[in-house]
Amino acid sequence: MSFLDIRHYKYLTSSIDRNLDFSAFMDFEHHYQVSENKHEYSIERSYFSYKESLVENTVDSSIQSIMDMESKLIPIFAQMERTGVYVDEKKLRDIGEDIARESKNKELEIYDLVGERFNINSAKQVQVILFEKLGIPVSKKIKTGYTVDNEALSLIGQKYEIANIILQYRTLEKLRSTYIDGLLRVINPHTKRIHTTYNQLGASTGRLSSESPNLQNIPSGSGYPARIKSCFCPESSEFSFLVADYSQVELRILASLSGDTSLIETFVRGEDIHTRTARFLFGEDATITSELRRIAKSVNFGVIYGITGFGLSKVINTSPAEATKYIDTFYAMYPGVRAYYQSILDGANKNGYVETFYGRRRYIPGVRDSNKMIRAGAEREAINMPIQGTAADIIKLAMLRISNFLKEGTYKSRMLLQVHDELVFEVHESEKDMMEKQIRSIMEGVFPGPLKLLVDIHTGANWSEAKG
DNA sequence: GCGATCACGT
DNA sequence: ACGTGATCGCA
Repeated sequence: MSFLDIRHYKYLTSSIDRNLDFSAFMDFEHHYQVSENKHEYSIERSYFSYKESLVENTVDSSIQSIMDMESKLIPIFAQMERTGVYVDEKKLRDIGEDIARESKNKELEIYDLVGERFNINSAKQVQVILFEKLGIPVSKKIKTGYTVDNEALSLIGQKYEIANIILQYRTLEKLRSTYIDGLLRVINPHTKRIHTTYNQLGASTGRLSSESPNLQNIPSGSGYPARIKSCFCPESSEFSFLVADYSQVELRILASLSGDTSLIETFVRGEDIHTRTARFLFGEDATITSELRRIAKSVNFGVIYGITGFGLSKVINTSPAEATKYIDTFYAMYPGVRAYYQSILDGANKNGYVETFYGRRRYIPGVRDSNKMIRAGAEREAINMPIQGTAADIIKLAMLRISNFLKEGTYKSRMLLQVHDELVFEVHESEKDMMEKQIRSIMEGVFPGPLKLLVDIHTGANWSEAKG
């Protein structure tokens, strides 16, 4: 079964990637019968047969293989949406009650400290309370006054306990509103499962996005986040959850694409990449504390995003000059990366687009803009896309092969979710060990080259336990 | 209905 | 960098 959706062609070739303009393709409009009821999951509702496609032969050959892959993925995503993921509704409700109770206590504590009631969910009202009523010194200005975001409140919290309580309240309310109430609302009453919608055209890099609900931003970590994730589980005790995730994909891709010997060596030796960068930044003999490793980790991620010293300074809470020094040191220690980035920018200037290892393109009109800010932003997009996009290509290819594998064997195990570098399955006990071997082998085998991709696999009774 | 603000993930 | 979503407060 294979499909071609005209929007994919537009997605892969247009420089206006977010504003899909159908006007050039009006002839094809009658092929669309978009259903209002997404739970019908009728594949035909928005796709038309590949063979009927009139654009089949007009697809630019350079993106043909990506177009092919995306077409073959359509029924796979549709299948995953239709399958959905079971959620323990009662357990989720109970956690919600715990959170609500704790949130209510924080709320009263805040009123008590301030001496008046107000809407803590209103950033505007929090501004008034903190900066006008309590006279706390302000930091960064925004359109409506002074920001009271996480960064600002953390800083204020060093002197004024009220800010810490507000932060705790916010965290609890976020969990309650988005991840308890939000998820309870979308449990399908017939299937008792949550059926997300994957948007194959959602991200300009080639990544998927997930909506109604977004299952790609379920909180991770200990405490309430772990309890919430533990509600995602198999419907029957004959099954386990299996989570397979690519280890450090983007940095490994950067190593492969850039050919930087130092970066490659680090991975080949099996060293911890963040600790390695930390020694580069703070000296070979320095004791790498968790704090120094945390900074190095942010630098490593920052480089993938093409981040500026200014941007990094906010993430690691230091001066822009200091942050710029870290970035410069990174490039000095991994010189192949700098050269690789330059070649990407040269390509973007010459061609107007950048591309992934597999030939997926993103058009970057901003690199030729006369405005310096726009140009700088465009250069960050240009640098990030081949890395993030190659990672997206890799997991999509793996999903295709895994899907084919699952189909051939008439197994009971099913692929449920994709979270950018992670795949979640429910596997039957009788197939568990074999699935682990096969899934790892397929995922690690997708990307060629001397630097192997590594996949971590964990199994457990639910999504939290299987996270390892 | 919609922009602004905030916060969650990779 | 790339996303989605909840809430507020105004239109």
